Amino acid sequence: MSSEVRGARRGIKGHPKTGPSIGDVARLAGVSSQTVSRVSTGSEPVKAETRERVLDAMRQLGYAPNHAARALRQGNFRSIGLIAHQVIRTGESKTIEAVIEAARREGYSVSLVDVESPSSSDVSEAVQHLSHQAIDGLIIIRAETATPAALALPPTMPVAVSDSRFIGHHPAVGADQVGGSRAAVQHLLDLGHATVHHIAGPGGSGPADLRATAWKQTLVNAGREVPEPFDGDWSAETGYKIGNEIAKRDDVTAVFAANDEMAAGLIHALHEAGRRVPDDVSVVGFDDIDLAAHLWPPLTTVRQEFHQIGHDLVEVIMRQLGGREQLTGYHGTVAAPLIVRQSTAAPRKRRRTRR
Amino acid sequence: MSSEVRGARRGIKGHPKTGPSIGDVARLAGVSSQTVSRVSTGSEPVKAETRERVLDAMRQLGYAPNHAARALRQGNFRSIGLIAHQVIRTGESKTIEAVIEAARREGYSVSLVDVESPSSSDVSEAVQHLSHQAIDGLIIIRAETATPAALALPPTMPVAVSDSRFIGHHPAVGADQVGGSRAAVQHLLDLGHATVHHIAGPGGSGPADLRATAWKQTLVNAGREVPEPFDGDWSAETGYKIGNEIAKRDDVTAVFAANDEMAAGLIHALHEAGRRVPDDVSVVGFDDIDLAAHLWPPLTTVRQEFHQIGHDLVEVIMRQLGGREQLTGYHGTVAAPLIVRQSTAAPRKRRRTRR
DNA sequence: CGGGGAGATGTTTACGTAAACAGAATGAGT
DNA sequence: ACTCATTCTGTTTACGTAAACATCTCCCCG
Repeated sequence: MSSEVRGARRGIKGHPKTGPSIGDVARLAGVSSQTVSRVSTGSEPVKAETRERVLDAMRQLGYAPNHAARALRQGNFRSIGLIAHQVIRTGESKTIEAVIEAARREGYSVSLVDVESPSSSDVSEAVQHLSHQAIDGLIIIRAETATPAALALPPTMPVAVSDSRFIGHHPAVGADQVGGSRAAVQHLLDLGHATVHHIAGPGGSGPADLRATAWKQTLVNAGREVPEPFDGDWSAETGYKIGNEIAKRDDVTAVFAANDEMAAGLIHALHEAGRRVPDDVSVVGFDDIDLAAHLWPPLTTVRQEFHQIGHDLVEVIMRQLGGREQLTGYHGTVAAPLIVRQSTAAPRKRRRTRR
Repeated sequence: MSSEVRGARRGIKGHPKTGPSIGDVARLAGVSSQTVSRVSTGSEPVKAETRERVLDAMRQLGYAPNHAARALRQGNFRSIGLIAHQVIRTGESKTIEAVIEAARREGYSVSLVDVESPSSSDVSEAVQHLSHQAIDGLIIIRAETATPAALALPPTMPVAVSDSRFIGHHPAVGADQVGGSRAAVQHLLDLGHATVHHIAGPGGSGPADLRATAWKQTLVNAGREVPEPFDGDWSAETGYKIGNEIAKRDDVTAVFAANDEMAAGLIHALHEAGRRVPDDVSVVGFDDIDLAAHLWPPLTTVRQEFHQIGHDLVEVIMRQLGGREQLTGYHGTVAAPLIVRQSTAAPRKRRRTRR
């Protein structure tokens, strides 16, 4: 082989080209590759002068450590997989942001997979896809229709979930959906409304079911009539359509929407129909998205501490990674406080006799 | 060494434990590891019977290919890095969703990094962090204050950017900010407003600057007075605060807000002050977030085709990856149409004599 | 002034995979 | 039957890194 020629040995075999390696740096700096490795990782002491020489060589060659080789050697990727159903929903978005932030603080990056349609097979596929990726742990936000059994992931893979239906199967972190929903409904009852109607999220969704059940239970506990809930799909659009129906009825004085978007759509429809909020109809949402405070009227809603949840999810992963902790049964709950604004008020007129 | 004992050789050296390897599968199936590799990749034909045997062994051992080893061998990661400033902003959120979707279609996953504060060093740090990660390409959405020079990433790294200030330095894809802004302002002028006020995004932000400049230019071209713009930071909160100021003045009849959130905050403040929208003040936003159509009144705004942008960004990366295409000067523009809703109308009374 | 230890550096090896090459088995055509 | 092509499978090797182990160099202290 030629002696001084460096960098010329690229492509002699069928291998795809790669950047300068630790060996190239070593040769240029006149040290062993192990010393370069030591400088690069900072794991062991290197004489200041030597380190400088190595760093110079690195800069000169534009060296960056090969992450694949590192991962192979060390057996981990410093990366967490994240599965979410609809990144766009503000809730997910905030949680994701928190996950990314918390992960970065731990020196981990986040690999994101979105599940287009919330069918069980899609989620399984996403998990398959992701568990074959370079990840050390998996966070699932809203698995929607997927069941724990269908997931079939490597038994050693640390998992954290914010979907309540996975409690008992995987460690979970989630908002206190039930408490928040109960507070919302009770707030409306306390204002003097005879009963509270509900715009539900899509059936099969964990949070949607929890909120609907809590709504119903609160009414039952208070001895109130439980009206037929309206079926929504989380979108403002459904909220608007359902709102058009509600606007025609004068027996509806209070509505608990399963999220803020649907609440916004509802209010839009009510405004259009000339029904006043909250004078004619009180509305409560769920999530407390950023815009909730700036809707008209400002929306009374249940706040989800998405940031906290995201942070906790990462912590759950980290605990499993580090000290082999078994957290299968773990379930962290984050409070979901009711934020009272101006979309709720006492009903103008009591109407005991409906229809 | 013992003969039949498999799986027992874990941990004999200082290596961290890993799952079953291709060799373990090969031993169990009674074939060579290369054949297992062939089954695993599907790259070359394997006799059906042999394949079955291998697949059985894989299932039995719970084998999953080691991504790090693959990446090391093949020189790529099938992964794209993504840097965004605030995941939460609906715009980014939608673009990210599209990027993830498009990347997945190409068999790539997406590694996400959020930049907390939009300072130049933060972005550089994020790039450093990410370019040392396992990625084959880098997409930057809103680098905010970072300059192209400060990025200093590996020269071979394919990059795609949706920030206009990077045009000429890196291939870019972005909405037609100027055209959209011009249409918004012109729409208000055409309705008969003497001039149009502007709530700007944070200084130093590319899109914010573009929108402000286009706003000013349109007014100048029409021979109208250019009022001092209001300084916002994208948040609904600033929109609200600025709105409180605007509500006190009766010379403001039309406002072009640099995004929908600020427009929502503005409208909130106007409502509170008893100023009617659009009767007293017309408002136009930018982005067309999902809620824009359901604000009250439904918001006239400039739509950004975030989904298209995200998709195009991935395409730009792919073209650079595949056929060594040089796209440095590339700049794809996506139309940004004005969506007229009900937050804009002709001014009630012409006031030619201002002040 | 010599022995001992600490600090700094070098050498060897393995991580799991897939490309390149090589060899074996099968079948088709004459 | 015999060659030759085709299909399938096995062997060797390298990817870039870092742990484990082996030296080698100094300096301190008796």
